[in-house]
Amino acid sequence: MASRVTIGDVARRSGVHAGTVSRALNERTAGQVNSVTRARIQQAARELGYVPNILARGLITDTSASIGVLVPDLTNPLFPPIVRGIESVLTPRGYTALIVNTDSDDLKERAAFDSLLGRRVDGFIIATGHSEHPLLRQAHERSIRVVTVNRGSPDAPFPLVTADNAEGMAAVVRHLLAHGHRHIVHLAGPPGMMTSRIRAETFRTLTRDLPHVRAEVVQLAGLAIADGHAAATTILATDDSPTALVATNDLVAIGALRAAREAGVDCPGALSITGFNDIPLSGDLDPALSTVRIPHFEMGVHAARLLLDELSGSVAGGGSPVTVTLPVEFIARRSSGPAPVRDR
Amino acid sequence: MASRVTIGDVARRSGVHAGTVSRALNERTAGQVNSVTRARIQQAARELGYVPNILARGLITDTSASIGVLVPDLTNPLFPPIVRGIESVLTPRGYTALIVNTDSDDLKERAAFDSLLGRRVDGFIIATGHSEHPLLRQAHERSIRVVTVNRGSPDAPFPLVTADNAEGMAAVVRHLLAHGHRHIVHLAGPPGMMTSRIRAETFRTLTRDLPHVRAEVVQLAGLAIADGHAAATTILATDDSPTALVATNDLVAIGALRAAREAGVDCPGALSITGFNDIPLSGDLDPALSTVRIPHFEMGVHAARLLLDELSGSVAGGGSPVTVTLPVEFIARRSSGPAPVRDR
DNA sequence: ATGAAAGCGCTAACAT
DNA sequence: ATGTTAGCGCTTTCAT
Repeated sequence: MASRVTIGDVARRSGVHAGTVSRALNERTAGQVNSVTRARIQQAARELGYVPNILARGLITDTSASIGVLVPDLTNPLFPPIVRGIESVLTPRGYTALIVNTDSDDLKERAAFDSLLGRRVDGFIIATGHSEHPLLRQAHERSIRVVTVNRGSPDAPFPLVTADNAEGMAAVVRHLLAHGHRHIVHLAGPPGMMTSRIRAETFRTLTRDLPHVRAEVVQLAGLAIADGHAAATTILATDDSPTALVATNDLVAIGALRAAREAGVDCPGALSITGFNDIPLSGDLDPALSTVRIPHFEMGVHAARLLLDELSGSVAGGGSPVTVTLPVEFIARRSSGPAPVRDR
Repeated sequence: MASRVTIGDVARRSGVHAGTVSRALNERTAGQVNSVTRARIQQAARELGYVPNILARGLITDTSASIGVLVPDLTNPLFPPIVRGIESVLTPRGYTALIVNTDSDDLKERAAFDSLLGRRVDGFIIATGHSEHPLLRQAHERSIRVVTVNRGSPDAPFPLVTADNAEGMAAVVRHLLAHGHRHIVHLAGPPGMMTSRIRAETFRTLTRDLPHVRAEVVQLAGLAIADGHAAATTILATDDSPTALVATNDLVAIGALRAAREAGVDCPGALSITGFNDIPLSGDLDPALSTVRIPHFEMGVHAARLLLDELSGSVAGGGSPVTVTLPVEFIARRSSGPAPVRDR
């Protein structure tokens, strides 16, 4: 199937040589050909419905005009905006994103990586949370172009795009302290996840040694609603439960919201709950969730730009890799508010 | 960048000709080469980290082992599961999905289509709601392989994968009638969207001429939360407002939920609200949303299978194209229940 | 069972 | 300004 018309067909129809057609149809070399001839060639190309074969071009230019994008799971609402951000810069430049889900599975990730290598992608954007991976080191050894999103790479010096998780958590903590909360529990994610770890560390740092403040961290096994629900249920059953729950992400917060509802605990009257990420619908829950908005789209944009910069060689290969940290914004909604009076 | 090792390198290292390496490394032709030699070649390939260049292969086999997937917007929670379903069958077969967002914009769709044609995709899966499009007819004339998801193509006889929207709507209507509702309003989507139209038509058909039942259809301009919110707000301000609102999708239902809350209308006590699609978190709203679950993942699976069948030519080209209609399931949750007693 | 050679569609260096 | 030629990495006849 597909457009069977080749550069040769266009050449024949316009009475010139294939080489001339190639020149006429390429931005960069179009100036080399007589404008009348060029017009004739373009006309012929249009009439024939000629679409250049990017694959054949890539064979000789040694590029594929494609970028491999590794995400854990497109079904997780964080990633589509990142992908769209990536596309928004790639597409206008003629690049195509090859998006693959890894399910945070090392084997799948490896398989996806190799498969994309087989398609000769010009580089990778790896948007995965796990903090370490041999894949990255190998990629670096093979001098493959990579930009990482969210995950630092202790193993390999690749550029990194990340949100200011520390500041986001700081804003949450400030918000709660300002509202009189003195007993706060952080529902933290697995330490293997870069973002979870930074959030938890920041929480600990900011609440340590504060007079009259009790701050605790509860480690969750996962980042799903059920994890937040289970942890919050346990906590709320305690005699001495906190006045605020700081969830490491929105799903965990939703679990906590549900647990509070079930336990008959009034949120935000008796208990404040905060999330992280500002996923779609977080403003439509009941109560609407206070959370930290992360510029997912822009993260994709920056990642793609960094990669394209690398590819065009316009970047100093030498020094340590760039880290772009994007600003976050605390969104105060209904789920958090003043601590109950008795507890102040 | 990328794996600079070619078939020639492997040939040299294993002391055979490139042609033999090609044969040894390809499933189909591996039998033609002596097993000892083959072992030696595989060994060399492994040592060198050889990854075959799929693009070069495609040049001669006239395939790219890739499929173009057109979706309106990955950010819409309906589509990621479809995409994952598609991937789940494509990946094991060595195909890669080239996913592009069209934003339901004709120009972008056309541009994406041409760009993917330039990459010589072997076929397309078009998962867009709009019911008509010249693109499809042209694609058919050029005998490009296409499978459509959700949208029928009056213009072009392509296979179609769809959910049983009619049955889903029927289940909603049955549910409401059984619960004593006698005044029902359907918040319908734009008629240009295939799915919206079928849902609305089914609603009309099933409620027409029922004794003692008032059923109305309100046409919305869009399918977002705001559209549902605005329409429901207006309706609830009426003297004689319905006891049930049937939304054409979950977002519209969420808007209605919000409108009810704001208007102080008890849902489900005074007003039942139903959605469609069962998007993530619809069970975590307050009240949890009654809705129709659609097998998005499976729709992707079937679409990909149909396309692959076409590509392998194992399908009779002749007759009218296949339509696969997948079953849906009504999920009764808290947002719908018995009609208020006074209204029965 | 393997080698030799042609060629997929295109670009780029070299001629003219 | 245009034609010629070689060749990207691979598969596939055709020989041997």
